[in-house]
Amino acid sequence: MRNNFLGYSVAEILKATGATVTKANLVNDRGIHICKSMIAYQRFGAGETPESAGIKGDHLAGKYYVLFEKHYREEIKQLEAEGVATDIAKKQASLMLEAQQMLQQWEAGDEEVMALWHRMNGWVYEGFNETYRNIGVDFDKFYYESGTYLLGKERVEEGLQKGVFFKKENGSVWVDLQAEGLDEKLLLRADGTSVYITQDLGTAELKYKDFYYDSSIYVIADEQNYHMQVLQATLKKLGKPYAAAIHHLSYGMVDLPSGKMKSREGTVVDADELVKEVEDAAKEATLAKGKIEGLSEEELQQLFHTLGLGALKYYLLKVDPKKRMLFNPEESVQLTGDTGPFIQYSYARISKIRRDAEATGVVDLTDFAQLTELHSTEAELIQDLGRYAEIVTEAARALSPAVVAQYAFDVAKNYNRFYTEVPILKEIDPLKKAFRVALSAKTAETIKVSLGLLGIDVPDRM
RNA sequence: GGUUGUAUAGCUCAAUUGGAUAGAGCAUCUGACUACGAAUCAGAAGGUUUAAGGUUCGACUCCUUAUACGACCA
Repeated sequence: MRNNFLGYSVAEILKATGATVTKANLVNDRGIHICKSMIAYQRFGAGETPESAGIKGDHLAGKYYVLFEKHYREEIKQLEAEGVATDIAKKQASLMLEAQQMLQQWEAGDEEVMALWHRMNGWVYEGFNETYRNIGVDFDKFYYESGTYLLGKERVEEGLQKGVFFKKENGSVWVDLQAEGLDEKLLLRADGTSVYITQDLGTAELKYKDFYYDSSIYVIADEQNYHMQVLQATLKKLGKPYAAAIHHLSYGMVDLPSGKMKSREGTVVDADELVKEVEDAAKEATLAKGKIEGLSEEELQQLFHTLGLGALKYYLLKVDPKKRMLFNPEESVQLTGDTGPFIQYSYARISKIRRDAEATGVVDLTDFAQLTELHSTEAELIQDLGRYAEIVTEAARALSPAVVAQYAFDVAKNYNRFYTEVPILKEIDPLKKAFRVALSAKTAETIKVSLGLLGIDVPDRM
């Protein structure tokens, strides 16, 4: 989720600076991990489907992945008990052998394997799409590893011909990046199957041919820092013009208070469940406040969704991307303090003022030259609002939504102070009153746009 | 072993890129609602910026070394 939110937000920020942005999603739809899930499904699945099991397709595939790892570990333990050394047991376990065999069958286009692959991938995509819709993230273009790894193999071939790659006795292909301060890197296995980076070479080329970008930003966790350096250096060796245009927006992994999340062991926080939890927290708080009479059931659901997602997105985006962050489930559900709903609250508050202002016929002025004195909170707020353009520029330069998040919080905070210290609709002087209403409106607009850059919606009431 | 990231208040994070008294939120304590919306506001308390050196008129920020935690490569 940090990945999705970051990518979405950075795209919005760059668009705000006038850039043309295409959001691409690279789908990891092939490889040993997929085969593991498929093997486990063949063995233990008993024909289960998302419909029959009543769970989302991506969760179902994930379940079998975890199941594979579980049985795999058991098998290793068993072999060890029989006196087989650990590293040999890992290689000899029947599950692993089957998975590797399946990968080869897959690359050979085996019909049965392909059928199962299509079927299970279909479930996964459906599940992903549902989640993307739910969290308000979208993409302009999808790339699939299965569609790019062959192109990657061609690039490897090209590198061999150009003499920038080399072949070892066993037939595996490598690139020597020691001059770049990196190591030798495997590009193609001895058996001819591709490795992770192979498809990246293909994907990079495909992306470039599709869009001829000036800059291609990869939003990937920092555990791939080395991998990205290798990719860029390898493309440079191939003399690709787009090698220099690649940027890695590297972000720190998200830890749980209980430690690192591991998909293998199933110790992950599920995105769908998490969204539900924050929505529930928002619901409880909203109902307790009792400010939302007259909203339909549907509008209420929408509101809880807006607030819940606001809390979650803000929580994940307010931290500098490059920092490893701690995900505290209790804090992520918080609605007070330095949170999304705090800022949304300021917006809703202003919305009420604007409704009342309209109802009571406050004049809508734009010329305040006659206004001679400003309250200190007004001056501060105005100054803050004026920083918007500068903030967007800075956020785009640093590729950091955290800059925008911090700014939105500052604006909301300054507005709240202004609000408590200065009368707005209670002001008697019509000029001052009109000015303060206009200032409020401008603040609301700034909040809306700023949060919009983070992918967060604002409610008129909450 | 090599490369690399991080270290700031009890906790989670800021600090306009080397500038004035290091700021917020949470938690703790005190105060403000017969209301322009208290999901708020005002205030108190909380700091040898991991450690030791160095550069500089000036260092959280740059350099060196060490320590801790993490990631990756072998």
